[in-house]
Amino acid sequence: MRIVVADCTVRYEGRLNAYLPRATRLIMVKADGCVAVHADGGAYKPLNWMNAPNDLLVEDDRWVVTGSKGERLMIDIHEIHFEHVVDLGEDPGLEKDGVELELQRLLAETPEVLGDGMTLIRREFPTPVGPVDLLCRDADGATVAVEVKRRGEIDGVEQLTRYLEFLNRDDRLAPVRGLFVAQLVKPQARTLAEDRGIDWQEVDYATLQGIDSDILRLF
Amino acid sequence: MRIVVADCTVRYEGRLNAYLPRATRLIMVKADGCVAVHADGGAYKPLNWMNAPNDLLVEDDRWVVTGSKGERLMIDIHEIHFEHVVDLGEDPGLEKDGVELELQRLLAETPEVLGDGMTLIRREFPTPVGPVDLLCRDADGATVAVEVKRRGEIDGVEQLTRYLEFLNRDDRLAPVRGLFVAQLVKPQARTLAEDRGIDWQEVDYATLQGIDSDILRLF
DNA sequence: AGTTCCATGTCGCGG
DNA sequence: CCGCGACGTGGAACT
Repeated sequence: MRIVVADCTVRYEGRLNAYLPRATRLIMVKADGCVAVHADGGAYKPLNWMNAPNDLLVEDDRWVVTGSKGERLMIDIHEIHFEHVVDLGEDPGLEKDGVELELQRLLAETPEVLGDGMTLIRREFPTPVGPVDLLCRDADGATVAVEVKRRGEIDGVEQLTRYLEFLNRDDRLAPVRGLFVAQLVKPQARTLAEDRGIDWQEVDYATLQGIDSDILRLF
Repeated sequence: MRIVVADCTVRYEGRLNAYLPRATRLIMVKADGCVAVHADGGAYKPLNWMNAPNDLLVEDDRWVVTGSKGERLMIDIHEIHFEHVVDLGEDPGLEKDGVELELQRLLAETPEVLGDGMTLIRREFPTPVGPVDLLCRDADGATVAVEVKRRGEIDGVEQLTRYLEFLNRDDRLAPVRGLFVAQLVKPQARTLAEDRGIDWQEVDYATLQGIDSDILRLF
């Protein structure tokens, strides 16, 4: 990454035309070739930018960044106040535990949402092919393996199928039925689940939060 | 603006929960208090951020940024590789001549889009209350004042009405009829225009660009 | 303040 | 490659 603080004027010609009069700004060039021109305010969005892939042509005090679809960003550098180049390396990337884990937590606290008389045996119940989100017992005393997804798609049903295969080999648990739970269960996932005898259910996150906080209020 | 390159781990708790494992990243703190954590790729969007207004609490190697609605960004700084603070000052801001001026330019080059036999008299034709976007002559030899907007709303019709009032006092031009042109003309604007005897027309930007480049190709 | 709509939206998935 | 939908969408204009 190259970081330059400089007096500059900037012109963008692409999806629209835009112009930045001369002022001091931060210019950031990332390793993938994307360029961003930042002022000292205005949230994280730069004043002007060009996303990778780009051709970056630097000649003296004029940078010309050309995008793949003919967009151009022209930066005239009038005076460099400061410059630094650093190699950050690959980033391991962002882990969002947000929604899925939160859904799982809420359902673990109110398993009756998944059926009258449903009780929780364990969260993250281990199997040789990974942990089942929720292992429950229904009103009839049968074991239920619950897979929780934010968006219910086919791969989630496949995952639950693998868990069921292993869980049903355990005589203390078998027979185990599957329940696929998501905020939205896609039609293909519904079809596949039904074909495999797996129940599916949509749950509303906001409603769950309401139920959850109602319960908490009792204590 | 404060620029820090450091090994860090980042945790965000707000609209969702997210976590960034330890790695070297750029941390940018702008004068308005907003904070952004950038990797060396991935367009201009930071991995994590907090928009102003924020409380920024720095204690030793842990920064805690708290937003107005209780969101928190926690940055643990393990090792600072580089740091720089610079005052960029106010930015004069971005000038977009983009869409409206571009529409005007395209229509000026192909006025026949606005009616068979339509020809351009002048762009930015001056009146005492401001310039009319396009002054044209139609197939019947009548003068047409054209107001061009990206989105056609009531104030645009009002503007055109004022122009017409003045243009019609000029005996060399009168009678002048009005034409309100936009990519999208809102229902209220349509009604008002029709009520005042002003024609309106929707034009498609992409189509115009196509027509325009077709014409350029002839030369 | 709440709501609606725009954006050089960006980003990721599925066809 | 392209269309479609979600996003910590952000931001402006309007009610």
